[in-house]
Amino acid sequence: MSPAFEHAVLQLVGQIPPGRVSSYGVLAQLAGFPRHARHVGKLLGSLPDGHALPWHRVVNSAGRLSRSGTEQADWQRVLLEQEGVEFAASGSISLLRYGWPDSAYLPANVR
DNA sequence: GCAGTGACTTTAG
DNA sequence: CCTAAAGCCACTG
Repeated sequence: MSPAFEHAVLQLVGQIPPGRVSSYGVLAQLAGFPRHARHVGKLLGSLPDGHALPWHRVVNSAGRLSRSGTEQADWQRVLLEQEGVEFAASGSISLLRYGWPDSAYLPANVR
């Protein structure tokens, strides 16, 4: 991956406010690399231990956790709940309420 | 170069 | 709400 891609994505992840979430696709889009959603995931997954980025604030376009069933996903859910993010009974997050940036999650007809 | 593999997304049913 | 299928793109063998 180009250094520009990694830098832009990491930069954006660090800007997500506590209690808010963003998605792989949106981050890739904002970073200037549309259609690279999968690479955002790969990048976050390859981050070294002890990094300072709030990787747990990144979920998929459906507002659900990826790799569910893994320890990381469980940890991610705990971290988000501690920041005040509510999970619906179905296990999903309302991107309309917690999505960041706001404009990226408005209904298509309004956006 | 081809095939398999994803922390993905969208559309259709 | 859930599954299936297709499209996506860099990486790996």
